[in-house]
Amino acid sequence: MAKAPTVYDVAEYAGVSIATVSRVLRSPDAVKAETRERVLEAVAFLGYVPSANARGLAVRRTNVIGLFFPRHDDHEGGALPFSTSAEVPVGTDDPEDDENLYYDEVLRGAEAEAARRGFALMVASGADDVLSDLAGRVDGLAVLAGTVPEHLLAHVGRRIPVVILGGRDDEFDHVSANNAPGMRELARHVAAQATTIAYVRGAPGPDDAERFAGFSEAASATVYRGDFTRRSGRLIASGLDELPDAIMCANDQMALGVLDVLESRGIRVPDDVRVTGFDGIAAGRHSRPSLTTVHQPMAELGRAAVQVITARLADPGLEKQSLTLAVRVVLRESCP
Amino acid sequence: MAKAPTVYDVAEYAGVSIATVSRVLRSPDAVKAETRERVLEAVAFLGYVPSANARGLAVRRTNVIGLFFPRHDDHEGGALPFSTSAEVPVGTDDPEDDENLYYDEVLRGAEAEAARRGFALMVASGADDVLSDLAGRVDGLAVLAGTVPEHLLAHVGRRIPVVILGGRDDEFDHVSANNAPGMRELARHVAAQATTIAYVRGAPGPDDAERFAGFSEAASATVYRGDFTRRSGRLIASGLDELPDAIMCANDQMALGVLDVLESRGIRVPDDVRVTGFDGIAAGRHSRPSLTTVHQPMAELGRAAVQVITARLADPGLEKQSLTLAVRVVLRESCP
DNA sequence: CTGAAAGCGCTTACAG
DNA sequence: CTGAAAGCGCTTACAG
Repeated sequence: MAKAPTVYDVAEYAGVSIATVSRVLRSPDAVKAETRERVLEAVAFLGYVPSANARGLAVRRTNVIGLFFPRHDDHEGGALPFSTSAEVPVGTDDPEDDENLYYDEVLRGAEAEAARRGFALMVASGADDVLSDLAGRVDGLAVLAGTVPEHLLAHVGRRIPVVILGGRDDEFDHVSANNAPGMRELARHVAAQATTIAYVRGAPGPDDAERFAGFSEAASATVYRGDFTRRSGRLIASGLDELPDAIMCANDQMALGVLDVLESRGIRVPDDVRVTGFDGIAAGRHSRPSLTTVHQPMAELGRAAVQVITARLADPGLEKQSLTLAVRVVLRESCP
Repeated sequence: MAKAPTVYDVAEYAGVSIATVSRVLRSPDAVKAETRERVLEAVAFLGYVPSANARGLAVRRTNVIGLFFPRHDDHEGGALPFSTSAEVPVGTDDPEDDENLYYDEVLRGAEAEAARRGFALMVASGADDVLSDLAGRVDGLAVLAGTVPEHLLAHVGRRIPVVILGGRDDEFDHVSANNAPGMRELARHVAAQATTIAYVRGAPGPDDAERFAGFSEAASATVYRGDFTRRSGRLIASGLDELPDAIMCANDQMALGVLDVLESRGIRVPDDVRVTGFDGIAAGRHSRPSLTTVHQPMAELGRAAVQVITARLADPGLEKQSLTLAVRVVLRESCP
C-alpha cells in the first residue's frame, strides 16, 4: 500500500492527460480505442483504484444511502474467542439471540434495493453525533422512527433527503406498516373466541399507538404497559392476577415473554389462554407453541425506504411521500 | 435542500476564516470560546453538515470500513406490497427465509465493532465492479472467502488492507473458524454411536476442505458432494440407496435438507439415523428435531475482521494476521 | 478525440 | 488564537 496511485500517475504512465484517464473510466466510448487500451493497461499495471472521495467531491454526489439504527445491543466488545486446535467444547446449551432480527431484515432489504439501483449502503448506529456524521457521507438517509431527536433530524434534513422508517411523520417522507388495520383484524379473530382480553402495550410511540388504536376498533381489554422487550412480557405475565381468555401483545418479543411465564407455570396455550404478537419475527415462527401474529414485511420496509430516497433524489420537488406496506395476519398454534 | 452550506458560508456568517470553522469542528479547544460560540451558532443557523468527501479527500482517510458480500439472493425487486386499510389477509402459511442469517450476523458483529472504533460500515454486494468501487470508498475491506477472483483482490489489495473472512489465505490477513477441529470433535461424537456414516461435502473451497479434513481424522464414510444449499441436502438424501447410521453434513443448510427428506419418508431421527450439520444457524436450533451442529461465532467473525483491519491501518508494517475463532459442538435432538 | 484549467469543500502546516 | 494559501484527487465544460 505504498502511496496509492492517482489519475496523475495513470496519465503519466499512459502518456495522456488526466482528463483522458477520467474519460476512459466514466465514458469509455468517448475515447479512441487505442488510447483507451493504453490507459487500461496503466490502470492494471499501477493498481489504480479511483478515490470515491475525490469523485464524490467533484460531482457532488456520493451514490451512497445511509441507514441509521439506534445502538445495536452491543456485544460488549470483549475478547474474541480465539482458539487453538486442541480445545473444542462439546455441550448442549445455546444462547438465544433473536432480538435484532428485525433490524437485520430491514437492512437486508435496503441493501438489496440499493444494490439494484447502483447505490452502496452505509450503516451506522450510535449516538447523535454519529447520525450527523453519517449525514455528511450520503446522498440520502433512512432512520428508524423515534430514534433521533427532532431538531437533529431537521438539521440534517436540510442537507439531504430523510425517510422515516416505521411510524408516520409530518415533516419527512416515511414508510410504515399497516399497523392499525393489522391489529384490528387480529383482534377480531381473537374476540371471536375470547371474552376477556388482556392487551399489552409497548413503549410509547407511533407503533404502539397505532396498534392499540387498531385493537380498540375491534375489542376492549384490560390494558398493561410493556416496553416491547421480552422481559417486559415476562414481568406483566407474572403479575397477572387472574387469567384472561387471551393475551394480545403489541409485538412478538413481549408475546414470547408471556409464553415463557405461562409455560413455566404449566398453563396451556392456546387451551387455557390464547396469546398473540405482532411483527412476525423468526423466533415466533419457531417457538412452542408457535406464535400467532401480524406479519410485517421488514425487508420490504428497507427496500421501500431506499425507493423513497432515490425517488426524491431524482426529483426533489416531489410531494411528500407516504408509503404504507401491507401486513398479514398469520395464525399459528398460540391462537389458531 | 437548496444548495447545502459549506465552510465558506459558515465562515462568512460567523465573520471568521474557513480555517477557524474547521478548527471549531475538529479541535474546538484550539479556538477562543467566544469565537467558537459564534461559529457554532452559524452552523446551527445555516444547517451546516460537513462533507465527508471533502474531509476524506483532505485527510486521505474515510473512516469507513467496507464489507463485501456475494450477491444476496435478491428479492427480485418487484412491486412492494402496498396496502389500503381495507385488506388484511388472514392465513396460516409463512415462508421460510433463514438462508441469509449467516451474513446478517457477520454484518451485525462488524457493524458493532466498527462503531466502537469510530468507523462507519459500508456494505455492498454484487459483481466485481461493485467490489472495486467499494474499495475506492473505504479504508479497509473485508470480503468473504472465495467470493472474489484473485486478480481483483490483488488489485484492490494494493490500495487498502483486505481481510478474508472464513477460509485461510496466503496473501491477505484472514480470520476463520476452527473448522477442522470442530468437525473432528463432532465426528468423534458421532462415531461413538454410529458404524456406517454418510458424509455430505459442500461446494469446493476452504470451508469444505477443512471440515472434511477434520472429519477424516476421526472417522471414515461414504462421501457425497453437495453445494451447501438445503436443496442439495434434499437431493442427496433422496438418492441414498441404504440408510447409514448417521449422516454428517458440511453445513446446517444441507442437514436441514436431509431432515426434510427423512421426515417426509417417516424415518425417525435420531432413532433410525442421526444427522448433524455445521454453522449453528438459527433454523437448526428451531427445527424438529433440532439439529446437532458445530457452532461458529458469526458475529465474532465480523468483529474480528474489523479488528484486523483497524490493527493494520494503525500499523501497516504488521506481519500477516491470521485469526482462528473457537467453535463449539452443540448437541441437540438430531444426534444427542 | 484530447488537453489545460477551474472547481468541488474540506484540512493543515506556516506565519503572524 | 487566527488567517492566507496550498493541496487532497477527481470531473467537466471549454477550446482546439
